[in-house]
Amino acid sequence: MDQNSLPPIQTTARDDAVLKALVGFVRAEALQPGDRLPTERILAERLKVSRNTVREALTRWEGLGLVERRQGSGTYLKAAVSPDMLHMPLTLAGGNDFTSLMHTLEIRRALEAEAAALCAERASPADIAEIKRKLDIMEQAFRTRDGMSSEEDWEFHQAIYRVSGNPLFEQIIAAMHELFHRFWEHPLGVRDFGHASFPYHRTIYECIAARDPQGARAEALKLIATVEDDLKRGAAKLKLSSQT
Amino acid sequence: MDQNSLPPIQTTARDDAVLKALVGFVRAEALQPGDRLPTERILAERLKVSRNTVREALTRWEGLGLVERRQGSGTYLKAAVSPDMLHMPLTLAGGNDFTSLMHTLEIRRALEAEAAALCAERASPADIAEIKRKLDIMEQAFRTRDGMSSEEDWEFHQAIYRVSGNPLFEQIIAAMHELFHRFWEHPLGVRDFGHASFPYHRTIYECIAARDPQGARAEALKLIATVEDDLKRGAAKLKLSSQT
DNA sequence: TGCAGAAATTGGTTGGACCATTGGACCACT
DNA sequence: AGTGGTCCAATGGTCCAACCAATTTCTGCA
Repeated sequence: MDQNSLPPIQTTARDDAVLKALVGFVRAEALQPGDRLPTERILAERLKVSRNTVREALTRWEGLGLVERRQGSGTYLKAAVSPDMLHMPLTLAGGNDFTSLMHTLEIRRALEAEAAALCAERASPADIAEIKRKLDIMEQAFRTRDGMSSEEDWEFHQAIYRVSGNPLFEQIIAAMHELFHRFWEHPLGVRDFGHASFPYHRTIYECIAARDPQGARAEALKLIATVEDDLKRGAAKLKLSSQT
Repeated sequence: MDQNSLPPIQTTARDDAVLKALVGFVRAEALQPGDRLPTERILAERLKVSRNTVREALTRWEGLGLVERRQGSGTYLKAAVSPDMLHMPLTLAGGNDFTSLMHTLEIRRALEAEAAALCAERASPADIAEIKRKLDIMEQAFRTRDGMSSEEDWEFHQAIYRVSGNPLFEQIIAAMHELFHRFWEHPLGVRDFGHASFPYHRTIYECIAARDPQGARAEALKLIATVEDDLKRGAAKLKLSSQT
């Protein structure tokens, strides 16, 4: 390890300075997600700050999901870091599960439609082939496992976001996706949740392949609409069962 | 073997327990945003944990924007807290180039349109009056200060997001707004940046007041389009000037 | 009464200590 | 060779007792 890439801290605002130095260190060492950071004791010594200060800084990063600490093992990078990162903790408070789920879907409806349209505008032949490949995998998984294809389904969508050329789509929708699935432990009693959305994956693909942005947007909206319908059905069923 | 049948066991979670207790305290005391929390020393004593542990917990909340610490003064609540809060840290890799700015606008285009449509669907008469008020303030500021009304402009939009009933709109668009404005100090040489968007604020309001979701969506799209045009003009001018 | 300075309060930092967990080294036994 | 057991150093988690720096509150003099 290059010890010169961790110079001592100078001014006030200690823990922020620690994080800034750590960003520089990660870049200098070209650390990838999964790599281990220096131990807290070493960081404290190199940066000439107390170990507690290092810990406060790492606690911040841990809260942002940038880093994972494992006692007895070390602190590991969980995501790529860069000097000009913007951290925006989304807070979804109050309300019942149904309301929160609908909120994530409203965001997805807006972004899925836009991403699909941009994808249809910008997709190269190679991009279209890649999306087709993901679609085939997903349809195959759907048939063999009788509707349980959430993983392959998600990869199909991710391919579209990537081809849209705007990395923000994937990041934000991924956040919505994760937010959605945190409520998802109890599928609201709807066994065939998501079945209705199946055919629209192919129609979205066809619109993209045909370079038809408006069509892709419309099909994406239909897809989200089916999920919203499933959700409403589940909520109605839940309300019914809770009244007994 | 079903790997999910052996989840990792939970061993220690001191600071999480502190936050849980703090949520209960805030509820029991009915603390509102702006109120002061007990001092770290008192919390440490009451909860029978070290002050360091309390600090780590508060650092987490500070990172989530739930709390603000002021040295010498105290720790203050910044947002409402509830036991069923869900946090999703969103870290966006920023860029200061033209492409990154366009990316933030693509997201805004999708979300502004959806938020305006939802707002038109759901706005109560009181909501409409509030939006009108913000519009008047903004138009007044625009005329008296000759186009410099970014602050009031932003408040007008925020009112729309709030009325949409989905807090995620405001949070995500705020992130895009900040990402955009981080590089807007020099508006790419376009002096009247944003002027063209002015009339659409009123047309959006009129569609909302008329409960016309599709109209509101269309007007919001036009508004973003003018900003995109301004950006493209600025980029072209910049490219021209850098070639001299 | 008004206000400057002292004193108390509070978050920020330090250094040192000990605990709990982890992971590797080593070893005995099969 | 493989399995399980024991030991040990490394590492994050917690605790303590100070002191520092910013802020607020109180006090006493003009």
